[in-house]
Amino acid sequence: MDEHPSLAVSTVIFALRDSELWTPLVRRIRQPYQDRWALPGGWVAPQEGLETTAARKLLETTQLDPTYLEQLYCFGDIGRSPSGRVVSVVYWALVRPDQAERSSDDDNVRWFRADALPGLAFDHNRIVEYALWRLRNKMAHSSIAHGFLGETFTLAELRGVHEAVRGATLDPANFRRQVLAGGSIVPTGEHVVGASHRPPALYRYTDATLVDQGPLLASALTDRED
Amino acid sequence: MDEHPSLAVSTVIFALRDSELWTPLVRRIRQPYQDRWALPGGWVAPQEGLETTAARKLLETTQLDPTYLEQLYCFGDIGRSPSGRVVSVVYWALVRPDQAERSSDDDNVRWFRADALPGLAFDHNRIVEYALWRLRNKMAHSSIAHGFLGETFTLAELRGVHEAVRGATLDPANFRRQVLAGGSIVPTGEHVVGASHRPPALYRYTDATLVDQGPLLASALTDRED
DNA sequence: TCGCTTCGAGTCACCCTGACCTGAACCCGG
DNA sequence: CCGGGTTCAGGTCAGGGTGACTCGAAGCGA
Repeated sequence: MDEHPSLAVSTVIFALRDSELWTPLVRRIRQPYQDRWALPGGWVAPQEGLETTAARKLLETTQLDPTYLEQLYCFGDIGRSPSGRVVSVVYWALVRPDQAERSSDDDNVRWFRADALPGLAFDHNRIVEYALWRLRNKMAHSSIAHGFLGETFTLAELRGVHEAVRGATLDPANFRRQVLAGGSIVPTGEHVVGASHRPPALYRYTDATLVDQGPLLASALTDRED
Repeated sequence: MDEHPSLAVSTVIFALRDSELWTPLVRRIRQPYQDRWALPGGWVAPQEGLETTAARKLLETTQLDPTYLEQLYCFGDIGRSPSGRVVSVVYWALVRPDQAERSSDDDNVRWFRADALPGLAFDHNRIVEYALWRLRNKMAHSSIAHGFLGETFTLAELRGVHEAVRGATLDPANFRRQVLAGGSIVPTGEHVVGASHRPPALYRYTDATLVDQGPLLASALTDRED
């Protein structure tokens, strides 16, 4: 058996804040790219699954426990790292606003707007761009928006997620009609109390299935794709 | 730096024969799973890109040079291989019927119907199943059908590809209307000669872009998947 | 020439979509 | 207490795409 490339795992994290997409990055404390911002990640342990590694590294470095975690792509071009051949299995994750609060925004972890990142280490700028494209793609015909929301939510909140990701405003009435016709959402019967104006109804997702898909469940779902 | 898992590359190949999907498999000549059928592949060389490795191994073991090659998924569960931790970057490919002819169907390489495979080595059954799901998915809103066809083709041939992959018949008239409205196809002006019945017109794809995508081009395309 | 088969084009009802409108419910200020 | 402002909820309406279907055109073979 030949000598094998180094195998790493990284994760692109998205969270919604002020109707915009934000992503946390960690400061590199070693060469190469010392002091540059990079995706959280690390080496794959011999007796640990890839997704498990991604989740563990995420928790260790950013204190985040995402509600959605899926493999994005495996990057293995030669020359990705100046220190030798590295193959990175990259995951992407969604976290809710309340979960994002836990992540300390200190000197080693900082949140950036996903569409205005600084120059990152390695090929991480390209990776985040691809993750953004995949997020927008999947949002179009799937129900990943769930990953950004809590257990219950109003239609305005759900619409806000779609608007933030798509970068465009949506007609509230038409959005309501479509999402209700889809059937993946159901009203809880309760309403928001205390806020101004007419109190909106609360909704809940029917298919609680989120977090980790992979090829196991993929064929069983009626999702599309991408 | 810790000890790293072994890194392999495998490829699921699809070809159209007699209106059905077929896939070539290779016989394993070593342990583990000796003499069992498996996906073609091999170890990643230190100075070779992942996709390049997939294409090279494909050519070496099956004499196939696919018109379409894309990364499918990275499988890295512990326990995939009884001989130790192996992480496999799996690609999937499409070949045209004339290309598939070159692949020798001998004792070490054999073609199987994609929906009726024997018990394969490792977790390769699951991998092929996922590749099939992805193919059907991508066929729905993309123009990958090109990978199965030659430079020019009739609408009946194109429809045959969709019918074979989707496993259902399509209305010829409606299929024509939709695919022509899509604009990804254009008539060459020529017609088939010599065959029975009314001679059908020949068409050609407008966007010649096929073979290898990856995150580089993905964000530039208006594709969805995936 | 007639019959058969496939190709190419057209029709029609239906559903989904986007744009728009109206009333309901609530808070707040006067 | 009352009316303005704002958001929620539901409905209308025209336009475009889809599926099911029909019909003539074009070629081959008996």
